[in-house]
Amino acid sequence: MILGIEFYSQPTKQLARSLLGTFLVHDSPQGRTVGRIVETEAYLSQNDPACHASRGKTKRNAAMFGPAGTSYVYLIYGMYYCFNVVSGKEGEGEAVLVRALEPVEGIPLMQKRRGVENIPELASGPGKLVMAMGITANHNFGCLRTGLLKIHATGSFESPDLWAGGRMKCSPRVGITVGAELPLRFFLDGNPFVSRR
DNA sequence: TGGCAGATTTTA
DNA sequence: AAAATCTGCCAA
Repeated sequence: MILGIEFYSQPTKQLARSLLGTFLVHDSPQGRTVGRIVETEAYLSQNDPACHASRGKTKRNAAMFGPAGTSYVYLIYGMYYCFNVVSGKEGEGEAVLVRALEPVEGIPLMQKRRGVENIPELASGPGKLVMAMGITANHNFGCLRTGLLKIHATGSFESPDLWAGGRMKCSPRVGITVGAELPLRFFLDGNPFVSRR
């Protein structure tokens, strides 16, 4: 079942928690890949200097100001891309960064795209999952409800469920220096597909 | 206009 | 630990 506009319209912090356990699905020309979201981070419009929108709209972050349920894909460190789910009110500039997936379907395709065999390494980081899922800059501004890249609440997918469970936990966000103390990272504690150092 | 920090990953 | 290397700030 594809998630509707009500889901994306939740307050950003709440959406970051609600996204845990849902399925990111991409029906690309190369085939379908599916990953279960196990780690997210919220980026807010108020009192959050780490948020890309905190200094206003630019060419790069423009998608962040779109309606909830829009994809925000941006280039980081000139090398990798990160994937966000836009949230909040249109024009506000809030989003949820998806940081890690548990590979569920299309694992051979993910391995090919990543050039890596080991399943826990396929999507255990924001740059890694973008490569594994075949997400590109072309997905920036895309709609997660109507496009080929979408989010399902539940699913009966072909491959065996690798889900290892885990309790939801909260911590400071990763890789930032400003606003680093805010507990806006949500993940499934003990899950082997969460990003790690 | 130049230098640099940044929501990262990989290799030495 | 350091490279790879793009975008946007902020200081000259």
